[in-house]
This record gives sequence, C-alpha cells and structure tokens, in this order.
Amino acid sequence: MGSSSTSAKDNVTKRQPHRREQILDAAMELFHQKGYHGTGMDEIGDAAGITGPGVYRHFESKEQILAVGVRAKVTDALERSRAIVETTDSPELALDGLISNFVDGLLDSRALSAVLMRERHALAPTTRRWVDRAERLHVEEWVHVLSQLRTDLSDGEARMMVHAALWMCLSVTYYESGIDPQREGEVLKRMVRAALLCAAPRS
Amino acid sequence: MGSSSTSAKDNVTKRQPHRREQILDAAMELFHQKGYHGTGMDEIGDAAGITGPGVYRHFESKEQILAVGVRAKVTDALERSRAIVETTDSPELALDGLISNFVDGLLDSRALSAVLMRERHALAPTTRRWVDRAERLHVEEWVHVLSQLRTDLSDGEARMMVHAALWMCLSVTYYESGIDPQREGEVLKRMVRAALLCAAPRS
DNA sequence: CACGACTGTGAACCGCCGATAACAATGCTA
DNA sequence: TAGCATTGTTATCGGCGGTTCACAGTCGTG
Repeated sequence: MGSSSTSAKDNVTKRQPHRREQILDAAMELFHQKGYHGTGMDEIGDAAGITGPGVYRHFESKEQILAVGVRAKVTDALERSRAIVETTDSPELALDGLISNFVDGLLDSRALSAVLMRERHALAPTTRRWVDRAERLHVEEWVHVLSQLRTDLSDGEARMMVHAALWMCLSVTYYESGIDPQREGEVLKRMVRAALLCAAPRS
Repeated sequence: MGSSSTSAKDNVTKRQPHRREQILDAAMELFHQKGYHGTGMDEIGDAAGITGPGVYRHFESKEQILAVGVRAKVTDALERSRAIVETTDSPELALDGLISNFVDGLLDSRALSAVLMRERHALAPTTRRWVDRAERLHVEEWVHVLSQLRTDLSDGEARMMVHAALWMCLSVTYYESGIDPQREGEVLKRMVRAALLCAAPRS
C-alpha cells in the first residue's frame, strides 16, 4: 500500500460525484411513484440524464441502488435518534426530540422514506435483515423513552404504540395535502404526542 | 335471451365456489408477504391446492385477482362507514363508530388491507382510479365528522389529520405485536381518538 | 353408455427487462 | 502525443414469469 495505484484508488471521489446522486434520487422518486418492480433501468437512466446501461457504471445492480439508498436513510435515522436519547435528560424532551427528528427527516426525503417502508421485500435477504434489525433498534429507542413516561404500559403495548406512531408519521410520504410542510409537520407532531401520551386503557 | 344456454350462464355459481376464495385468500397472503410482483402464479396455485395455470380457470389474469380482492374490501369499508355516519346523530359517536369499524375491519383481514395500501400501483389504471376515488370518498366521511368536532381546523388540515389517523391504524397490518388482538384494537382506537381530538395548534 | 360442461395438468410460448459486450469519446498523466 | 481510466452509447443476450394450448379426468344428465 502506498503505491501510486492505491493512491488513485483512495481517491474514490469520481469526476462527477453528481451523477451517482442523480441516479439515486431519480431511482427513489421512481420507485416511490411506480414501485420497485414497476420501474425499469431505462427509466432510471433517462431520469438521471443517461441511458439505461450507463447506470451500471455507477451501480452493480438495480437492487444495489435500492439498498444504498435505504441503508443510508436508516443509518442516519438511527444515529440521530440515538444521539437525541443519549444527550437529553428528561424523557419528555427526549420524546419530543425523537418525534421532531423523525417527522423532519420524513418531510425532507418523502420518496426515500416511502420506498423504505414499501419496497423492503425487494431487498436481498442479507440487506433486508440488516434493515429490519436497524429498524427494531430504532423502535427500541422510542420504547425506552416512552416506558419512562408511561409506566402503566406493558412492554408489548409500548412497542405496539410506538409502531403505530411511526406509521402515522409515514402518512405524510403518501399524501400531498397541499398545506405548508412546516405546518404539516407541526400538526403531525402534535398528533403523535397526543396519541402516545393519551390516557391509559384500563386493563 | 331465455334460451337454455343463457339460463346456464345465469347460474354463475361454480360447483366449487370454495376454490375461488381459496385462490383469493392465498394470493392476498402471498402478496402481503412477498409483494405482488414477488409472487408467481405457480405459488398462488400451489397455495390454493392446484397448479399455476389452473388459476386461470377462475381468474382472467394475475392483476384481476388483486383487483377483485381490493375492490371488495374497499367497497365494504366505504359502505359501512357511510351507514355509520348516516345513522348516527352525534358527531362524537359517529367518530367513535368510524374508528371502531375501521380498526376492526383491519384486524380481521390484515393481509388484504396491507396489500390494498402497498400494491396499489400494480393495479390497471382504471381499477386504480376507482380505488383512489373510493378511498377519497371514505376519507371525506371522516373529514365531515371531524370538522363538526374540530371547527378550528381548516379543510386541508382535517383531511391531513384523517389521513394520518388511517395510517396509524394500518400499522397493525405490518406488525405482529404478539398481544391479544382485542386489546390491540382497544389501544389503537384510543390512540386514534386522542390524535384526532388533540389540542389545536395555534395558527 | 355417450355426451358435453367444468376443472385441472404438463408443455410450450413469448415479451419484457435486467444485465453484459463491444466499442467510442473524453480527459488526465507522463 | 501515447496511454490508460472513466463514462457513455448501441446492440444483444438470457431467463424469468405470465399466459396460452392441447389434452385428461370427473361429474351431472338424457
């Protein structure tokens, strides 16, 4: 290591790093609108300004495009949630932070978030397991915080409620309400908080 | 008309109406687990106790199986919601009725409900428009009731909130929480109510 | 029993789409 | 300018999967 050839390798940045992201964005948008199996490589290429086979200069396969996009999103979401929980003392504030972070994350990458939820079965088994696991960890962060606020809940109930809350947030990825995204986020966050903190059902 | 041949035609019921439902159920379960494009006709046939091509004795195409299942579910949901709104006086009770009805409907056909939301893009354009329209009407029933209870909301906000509420309910179709479905339903209904009736955000 | 409708089977067809091959243009490096 | 890596293009391949075909049992009926 240290030869001139490896130094070229080290500089992984391509002359046009833009193209790769173009493909990624285009693909996610198309997957969102037409589904993973419903979009062809030619369409992805066209939307990124090149022809179909040209895409293979940047990605190994169609599935890899999906995998790269999804992994990035999941990793980011999980890390940010962890940071919030670790750096916040009060559970109330932590929950608010988790909600805000999650909703904001959805609002600025709707297509990707929607694809993440809907096209998971198109992933290779290995990647799929990785995503499922990461999501479980993400849910666990929420459950941990919620359990501190809602000692009346069983573990299963808390997990179910968190799941429901996350799904409520996902509604924004599918519905163009036409109202200001900022306000959309506010309303949604308020709903999530209300749903998670609502009066406990008598068991 | 009136000939013996037409009388045979009139009796549409097959000798084994069971087989058709078998196929329908099997297909919806498979679509749920592996996605519409991820499941082959052979798999559907196997799961229904026959071979792949045998399915074509009962359905014209793969897409038709999806369409039939989805249409039935949507029609049923819409009609029941309409009946509730029309026969209930107080908006509070009407909303409770809508919520209960919707959640219960999901809980006893999870696979179908999940497919309805996730595989919509696989429908033929005509069917797809029909489903979208029916869903819009369904949402409108909720919005109508909610608007009476929440006069502080704009039309767009109410519609967005209803959408979010419906999505929260859909979470049950994807997550096996392991807790008693009955209780699962109760918790969920309470969350939905809390989310829709939460304090209004200041505009 | 002969006949026709119905339901199912195995084999074959065929179109689409993801992927590859062969080749061209560009541009950096020496 | 020679040489190589990079990033495109067009043409083509290969197989997967939905669909069709020709044929075989199984009924109910005259």
